[in-house]
Amino acid sequence: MPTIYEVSKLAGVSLATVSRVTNKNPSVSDKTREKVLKAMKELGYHPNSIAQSLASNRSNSVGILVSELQGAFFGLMMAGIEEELREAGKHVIITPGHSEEDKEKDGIEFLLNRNCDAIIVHVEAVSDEYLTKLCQGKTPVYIMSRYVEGLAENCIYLDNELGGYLATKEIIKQGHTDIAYIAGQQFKPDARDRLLGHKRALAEHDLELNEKLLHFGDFKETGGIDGVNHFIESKEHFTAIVCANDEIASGAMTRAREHGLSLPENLSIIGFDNVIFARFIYPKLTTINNPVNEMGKMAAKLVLKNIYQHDKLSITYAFKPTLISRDSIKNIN
Amino acid sequence: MPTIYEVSKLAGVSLATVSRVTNKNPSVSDKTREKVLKAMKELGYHPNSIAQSLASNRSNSVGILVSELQGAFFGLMMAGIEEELREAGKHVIITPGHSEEDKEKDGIEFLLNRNCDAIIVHVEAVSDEYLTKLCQGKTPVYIMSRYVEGLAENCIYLDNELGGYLATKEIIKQGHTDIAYIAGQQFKPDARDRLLGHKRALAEHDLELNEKLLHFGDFKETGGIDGVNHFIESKEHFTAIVCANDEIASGAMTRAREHGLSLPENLSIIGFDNVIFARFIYPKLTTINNPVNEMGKMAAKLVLKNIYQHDKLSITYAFKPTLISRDSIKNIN
DNA sequence: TTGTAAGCGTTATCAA
DNA sequence: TTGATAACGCTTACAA
Repeated sequence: MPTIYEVSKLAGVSLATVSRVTNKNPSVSDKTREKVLKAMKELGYHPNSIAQSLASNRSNSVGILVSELQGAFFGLMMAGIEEELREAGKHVIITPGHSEEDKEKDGIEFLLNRNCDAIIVHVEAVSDEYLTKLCQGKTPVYIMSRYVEGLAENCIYLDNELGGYLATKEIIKQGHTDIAYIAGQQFKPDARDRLLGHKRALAEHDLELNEKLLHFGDFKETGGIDGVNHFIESKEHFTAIVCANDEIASGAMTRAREHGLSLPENLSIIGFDNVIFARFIYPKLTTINNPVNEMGKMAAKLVLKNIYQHDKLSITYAFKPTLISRDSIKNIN
Repeated sequence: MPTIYEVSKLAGVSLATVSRVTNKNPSVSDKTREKVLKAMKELGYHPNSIAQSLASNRSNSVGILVSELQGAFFGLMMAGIEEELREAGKHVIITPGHSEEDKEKDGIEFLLNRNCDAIIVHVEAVSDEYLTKLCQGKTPVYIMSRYVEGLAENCIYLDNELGGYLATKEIIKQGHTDIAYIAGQQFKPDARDRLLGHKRALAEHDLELNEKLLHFGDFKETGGIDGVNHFIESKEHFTAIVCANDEIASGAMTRAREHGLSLPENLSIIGFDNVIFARFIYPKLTTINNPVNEMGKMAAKLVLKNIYQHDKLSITYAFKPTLISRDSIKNIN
């Protein structure tokens, strides 16, 4: 591998000048730049990114922590972040937190020790206090899909409460009154907020929340399966299930059918997130759109703007969910 | 951030000794090690990974190129690789290739310039010759889910031909003879091999391949949708579709139902890969298991063994697919 | 516009 | 078992 030194020798200029052309410093004459570029090409020179990092105190890498590498939801998020950053020549270091406090902290520690210029985290188990302290450290931290009081400028988030509200409101609009709800684990902020929205919609229509038709699971298919089991055992009557995300909805559908219910005739279901498979399951899932891919891109823009001086990027911090109507709700009015 | 220099001063030893402690070099007396460790703790010292990389010519990072960050299949693969590597203190830099030759090459270039100690690639568009040349470069390259002649030691792969064979054989066993096939794009090695296996099973049972019931799409849901459209327009009779992967199967199901077919009564479908959602779609998808998560872990082990001297790791290069029977095939014997 | 030279925080060679 | 010291390949004042 040729070094900057060899380039400088071949081009007949100093190291500094070569460095200037690598870094697109304008104060290099066209003629000199030509010479240098030619020498670089001739030698097949590529700057050593590690040496650059050490000298400039910039690693050009941003750390990403997501709960899982294999989720439909996280896939969209990672893709959004990576795409935007890569275009700017930055690379991402990705690691999962598995929604457990220790693992999330480990993951963050791991990224911090990797000298990332910034980190973008989607954390669920860790407390607001921890995040607040973390943000005071020397590495800038940006928070995905969660709003933390006092860190507004570091958060890219969705109005989950509104999403929960929209979902239940739609179910009610279609004539349902006996409504079950499968929530995510309540230590997760999104799960809490979505449930809050559900309650608001219920209250707005003078509907009571039936505790027996409320199940707390995780954000996976198994959560939906457990939820349906639970509701059926309870012997309560219900015609619809509002699910805290699409995976839960998918699991709920599977289990409901195993119980002999046909969908959506006997049971209406609504999801949340609008991940890719939502439109391919049967019946096609009515759900709440979560623009997580855009949010990922926005988070990336935020770091480009704040950390890498890409000025004139305009940032949207708060995103709104919207209803996506498909075929999984039966109108029983 | 305290540096090695401050630690050495506080501990009253030389830089070299501190470095030895960091690197678990055995030739340090217990007493000295104690002193150094204590000083480190006192200062909250963490070695600067970039400086380590520059001095040691090791970045402790491995690059990963997958087609998409958001696929169910790639999610499992990334998770497998990352988990194993992280445990060993290495980090992964992930970037997508989007199944396009230029983008795959760009991605690889990008990772190479990042001074990865090795790269693990899942490439589909790039040629065997390119890969062969790439493997001669100074950065070791490992290839996922593809067998390249002459690079056996660098490949972790599945017997896709066998998988294709097993799928079609199962369909035949259940009494079907009018069998459609939705293939992946044929520039992709897996797609080619799976189709080959299909043909072998057909031939073994003296069944003709009906060209009108063969569709080439991509590995996404849209491929399945297009395939079903195509078959229905052809007016050919068919009772089963063998799909080159689960996404295709999912799309095919969706479209078949829109055409009024009920599943699996009117149409049997089998997938390939056994991604997570396969067991949650309706009817539950019979498919071929692709142990991609294990393969990811194995690829990681391979780099640990070859690059980071984790000896006594034993490597399996070739994996076998197996049939996963669920509910999407009707027995019409 | 260009060059000189001092870092950046480690590792690794050699000698003691 | 320990210590000096020269790399590693680049950036960046500062000077010219």
